[in-house]
Amino acid sequence: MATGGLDACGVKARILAAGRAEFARHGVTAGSVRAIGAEAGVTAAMINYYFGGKRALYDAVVAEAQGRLRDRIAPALAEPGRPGLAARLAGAYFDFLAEDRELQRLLLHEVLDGGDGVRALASRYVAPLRALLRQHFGDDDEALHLAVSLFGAVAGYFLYEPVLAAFFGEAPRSAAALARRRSHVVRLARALEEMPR
Amino acid sequence: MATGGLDACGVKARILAAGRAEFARHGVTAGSVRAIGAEAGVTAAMINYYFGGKRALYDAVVAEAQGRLRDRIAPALAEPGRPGLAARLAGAYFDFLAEDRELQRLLLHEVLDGGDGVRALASRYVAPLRALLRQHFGDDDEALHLAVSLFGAVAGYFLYEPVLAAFFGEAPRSAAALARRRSHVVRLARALEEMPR
DNA sequence: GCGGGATCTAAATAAGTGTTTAGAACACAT
DNA sequence: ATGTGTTCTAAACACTTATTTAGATCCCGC
Repeated sequence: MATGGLDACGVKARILAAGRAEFARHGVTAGSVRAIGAEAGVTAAMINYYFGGKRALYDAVVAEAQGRLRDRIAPALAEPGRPGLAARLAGAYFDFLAEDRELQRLLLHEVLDGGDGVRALASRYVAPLRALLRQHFGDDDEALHLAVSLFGAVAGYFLYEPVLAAFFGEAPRSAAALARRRSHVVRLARALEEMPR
Repeated sequence: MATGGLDACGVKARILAAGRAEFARHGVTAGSVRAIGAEAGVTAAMINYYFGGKRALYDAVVAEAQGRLRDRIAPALAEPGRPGLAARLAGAYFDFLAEDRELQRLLLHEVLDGGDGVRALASRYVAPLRALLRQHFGDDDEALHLAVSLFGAVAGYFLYEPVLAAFFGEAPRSAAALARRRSHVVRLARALEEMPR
């Protein structure tokens, strides 16, 4: 019967949101357009009507996710200043991962599926990040390795979340646990920045 | 026509290997039993005949993977001794991830799918690891966080592999690159072990 | 040589996939 | 009031999925 084109503007956004949720849960291949439609309150045909296919919707979802990541990391990259750069970067990345669980899973699925969404994201950030590192830490490979270690340490908490749930008595996602972890990675970043090479 | 029950003993192992490869590539849900059968050189019906279904085969694959991980980590855990413990653990974990790409992807898929295979693995290692940490580094949470950071730093190199390919001129999986990374994480482990708290 | 049992395949089943098609229901302009 | 165009659904399409069934093919003991 259709409610009439009135809420037409909202439907596309709802599909996008539902798609992000579904793809974050199951990845592109295992994600179902019928499930997306159901969550958005429309038929599966609509994702075709608005986006032109499952893959196209997925690309839109990934593009939007990349934009969000960019908006979150950009400030930490823009504001330079050698002392505390690593800590600021680690803090921003941590906040990003802590806040948006969906995006986190989405990117992990992208990595596993070997999609070029990750490669695109990488090639966009490699140049400025490399320049930053070179400018502040010198040209050696050790700076790169340290950066990888730091980012890995930040992501590790969320990557090993199910394992950590057994470790800590508290839930790893609780506000208190997150605050403690954030404090740790920031301190770690400071220590690594001053680490003798 | 069947080659006759002669290589019957080999078929089950071949299915298991093909299943491990397929599930590592695409995960449980997206993995296809037909593809597994094709890779093993038999019909899809055989995975049912030998294992009782797709899920059961997957469980067998995960169980075998867990066993391999256990065999790899156990020596580093067994040989105690405070100085160098962290470095030994980091080295063992690095070698494990560097060697078996398939297992790495399999476990990542397990984490994303929220399977209880990871939880089972975790609950098996939480107790001994926690005891080790408590024994050598004290009872504070900081030791736990440091361990998480270290393991994250080790895994990060492989997790961000597609990104790193753009960073380094060299392929991250090359023998030279791996050796350099291993040296870095071991040095990092030593530094973290001596880090003031 | 002849059952018996194990091993394997091809076909059938039922459910689910993404996408296409035909058409209904509504808003709006003329 | 009669088109016109947008928005949406229900049904159909072609395809893949995991699993089941029936039967063929072989080896081994008798």
